[in-house]
Amino acid sequence: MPELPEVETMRRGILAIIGSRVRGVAAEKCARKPILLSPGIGAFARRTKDRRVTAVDRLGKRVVVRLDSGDSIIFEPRMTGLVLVADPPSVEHLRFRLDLAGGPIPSVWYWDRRGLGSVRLLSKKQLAGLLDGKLGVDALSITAEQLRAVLSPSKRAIKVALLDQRALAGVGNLYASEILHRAKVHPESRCDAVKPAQWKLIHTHLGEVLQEAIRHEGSTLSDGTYRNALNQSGGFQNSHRVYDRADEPCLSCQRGTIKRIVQAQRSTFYCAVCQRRRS
DNA sequence: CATATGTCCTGAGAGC
DNA sequence: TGCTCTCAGGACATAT
Repeated sequence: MPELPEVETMRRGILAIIGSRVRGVAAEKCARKPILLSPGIGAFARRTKDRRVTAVDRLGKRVVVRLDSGDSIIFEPRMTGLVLVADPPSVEHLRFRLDLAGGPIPSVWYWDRRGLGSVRLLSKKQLAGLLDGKLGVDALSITAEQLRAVLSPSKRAIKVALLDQRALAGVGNLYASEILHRAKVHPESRCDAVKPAQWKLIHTHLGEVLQEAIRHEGSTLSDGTYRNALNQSGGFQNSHRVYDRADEPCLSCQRGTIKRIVQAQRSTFYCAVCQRRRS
């Protein structure tokens, strides 16, 4: 479930492809059902051939490889996608390969066990259209004022609203629980009832949790799916205080027990002692 | 418009 | 042991 820290780690893992030239692309045929590859591999190959990589960016939970043609290759991992430069976890779920020349990295692979992700080649205009109004301010650069302005009018629960990529880009299910726990805010608090001091805390811990998770190269959960570009585990799972810790003692207050509830069909974890409902 | 729900997908784990 | 069932949650389509 790559979220901002995992996708940022993928981006950093392939930064060295900047300056390389595209030698070719290949759609791996191992999967039963192909992922979304757009356009088809023929047009994809023609439009990328011999193009130079000018930048590797992250837009929310997507990795964007920019080419000197103006086109960009968008990797969208969704649940189980990985961007790799070496040693895929298995050849079975390799979906796409980008071959390069003129740099230290000969190939970038896209691997995706469940295949809900996609690899797309988009023009500048298509990319702008894809993101226009659909992607909020990035969670790493949003200010406290922006965060409050964009979320506080909502009637939704704060945990659910944090996942809305149109409001705030990058936060997913795991980090939303961790951020609210550290901010001591109950996940079912309505946004329009969250106090100014609580918004400030949410903003502070939003930045701290994501930065710390990036330093640890993301979270590899018990299913082991997430890996960095070198097929190594992340380390932030060892710093989780609530996620996937239902019925275990709270590490923050030593008194509460971690609860699991379901909000918008997704698991939420919190400590009812630390995160008392105030609204 | 804002918010809620259903859908896709595979493999791990539970339960019998 | 081996089967069936449930669940995990990214983003988007559709419904309310």
